[in-house]
Amino acid sequence: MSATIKDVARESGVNTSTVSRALNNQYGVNCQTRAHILSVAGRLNYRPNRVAQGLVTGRSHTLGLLVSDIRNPFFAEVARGAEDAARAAKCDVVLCNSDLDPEKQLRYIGSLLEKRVDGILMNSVAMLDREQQARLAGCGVPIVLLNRSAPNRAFSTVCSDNAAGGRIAAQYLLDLGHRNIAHLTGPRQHGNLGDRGRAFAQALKAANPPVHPVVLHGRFDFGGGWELTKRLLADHRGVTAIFAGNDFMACGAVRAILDRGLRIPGDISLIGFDDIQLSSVIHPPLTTIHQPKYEIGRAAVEILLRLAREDGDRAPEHRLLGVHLIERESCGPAS
Amino acid sequence: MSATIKDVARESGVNTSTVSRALNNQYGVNCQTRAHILSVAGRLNYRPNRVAQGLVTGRSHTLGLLVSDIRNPFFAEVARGAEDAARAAKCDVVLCNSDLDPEKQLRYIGSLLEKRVDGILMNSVAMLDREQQARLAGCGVPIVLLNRSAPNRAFSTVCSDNAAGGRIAAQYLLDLGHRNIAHLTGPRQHGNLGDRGRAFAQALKAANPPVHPVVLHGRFDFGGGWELTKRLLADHRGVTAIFAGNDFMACGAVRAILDRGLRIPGDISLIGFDDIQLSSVIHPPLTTIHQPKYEIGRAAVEILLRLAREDGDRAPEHRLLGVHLIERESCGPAS
DNA sequence: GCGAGCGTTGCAAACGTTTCCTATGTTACT
DNA sequence: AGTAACATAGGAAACGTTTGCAACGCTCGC
Repeated sequence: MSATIKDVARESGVNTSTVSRALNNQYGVNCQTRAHILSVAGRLNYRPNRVAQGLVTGRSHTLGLLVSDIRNPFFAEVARGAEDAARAAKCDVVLCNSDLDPEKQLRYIGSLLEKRVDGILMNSVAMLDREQQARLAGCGVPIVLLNRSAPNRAFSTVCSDNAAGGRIAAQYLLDLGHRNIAHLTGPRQHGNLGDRGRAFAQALKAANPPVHPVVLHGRFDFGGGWELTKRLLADHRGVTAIFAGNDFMACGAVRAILDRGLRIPGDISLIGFDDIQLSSVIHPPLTTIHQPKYEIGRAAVEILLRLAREDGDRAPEHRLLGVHLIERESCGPAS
Repeated sequence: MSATIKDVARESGVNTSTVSRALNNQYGVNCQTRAHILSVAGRLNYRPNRVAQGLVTGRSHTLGLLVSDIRNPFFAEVARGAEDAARAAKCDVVLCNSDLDPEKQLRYIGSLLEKRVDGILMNSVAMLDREQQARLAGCGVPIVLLNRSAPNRAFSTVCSDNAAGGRIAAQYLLDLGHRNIAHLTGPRQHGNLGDRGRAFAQALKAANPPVHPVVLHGRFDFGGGWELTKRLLADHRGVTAIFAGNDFMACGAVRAILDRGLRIPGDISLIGFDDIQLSSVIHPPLTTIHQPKYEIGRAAVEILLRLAREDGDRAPEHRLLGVHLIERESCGPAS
């Protein structure tokens, strides 16, 4: 079909090895020969076969990105950051959707390993058992965990500073004068949401006088936020501010609050976490903690490439990325 | 690092060719030998090297997905459909974000070709000139265009039935009794939005008595919808219903309408197009035309795989996917 | 004028598979 | 008993690169 390095070699009267060296800008090929080879290659419209290249070099210039679902805007943004960074290093990224299904996850990883990817970014290994994790760690390719804070010393991690975000939210609400505060979050064992909530509660407790938030656990999606808020509004009348564990829950909360005829931020202030696009478009625009999703993807790829380059000594790296407050219109002073 | 087919061969006392046949379930290997080989392969934890495999078979079992931006929820959904379908056929998909930049697009395609992908799904070739398109068409790998209706006979296409959607929207608004209708859309030359708008206007004109919508062109994002609606409400007082070319514009319209103190659907009915997640979460939940995004991705991969299989005679295939109305709460009877 | 050193190139092995062709042993038929 | 047909297995080439090593021809210094 397309021209090979042999065609170029024959056509320009030199050996394939010379062509290879010329094409890869390697030292030791005469300037004129190189020019000639390049022109012939151009004329034949030669394109190197990366598969063959990968076979001999052992590097595929491909990264695997294993997320629960690319339709989750959080991961779409991470993916974009990862793809941009990979591209800058001339790497491709192959997309995998695990739905957090352990079996699917294992199958994907197996498939990626067979393709000899240079590294894997993944969402979570939480649901893998000890033995599977150990096997994963020893599989030979570097792995970085996205948005997980070091559950395992064998993998690198990139994570937003959830605790800092929780503190920022707490301080912001306190500064606005709120004292009767609620926190909506996911199930107790959820890592990220847990960190946010703990730091939030701790910061409130450190206030003078200490504030003790009412904390409600539930599903961490739109519906969950909606349900929890309905319950909250029914059971705890005095609440003037809500911190939702993520923006989806916050959006659910908006709906529940509006449905009850209350106003935001007139009656209730609301702050979310994540800064997904939805939050800026909803009414009222949501004040929230911005998580550097794009940078998470980019940082993860950087780590991966470094690890792949060093090849031998793989010291996992852990990076914590800063978050910051996005002030929009869902928070106001306590009435 | 990991075991090769030679290791398995040596360890089980047979030739590599026999191992290959055994592993690929090919005819002509004794039942016991096969069992033995499989057990040895299992013991050595053998995993075939897909790179080497690809080199000799000429098939990489990889598809390229080239979209403008994966953060666009439309493409995220398409990507998910594509990935699921590819996975079912044991193919990987590599993700590329072109930002609709022609140069970037060309670079990506070049890179995908070097990796010898079996096919490419892409967003648009609109911005490529004739010669580039011709070269693309002759590059040897099948290409299917997403959400484009046959701009070029050389490529396959998968597209939602935009015209049908426009008609459905028109009929729905007419049935609700609206006669003073507006349409918000993108720039005049936009293919999909154009199809929607034309069919919409035509269906209105076919009513008895004919209805002539006011049509406003602008940017086709949230901000565009917002601006156009502001202008519309200022200039055309009598309008009771709006058809937005897509849901992003519709969301912008919601904001503009609410800002002006009008109610939806009390004062103005609003219908969108696409059915993105945002539409169900916004207040009021948006009535819209559902576009089968997931199926677009899936169908595109199916076509690609068929084309790749047939290898020789590549007759491009064009598929038009049905759309349907999602009735939520943003439309009501004309007052 | 001769060997050392250098710049440039060629040769061939290697990467891990698949697959065509051939060789062997076995069965079954005449 | 001889042979045709078949089932099974091995040998080796091929896929398109990279790369270590050897070889060649120069220049330069002694």
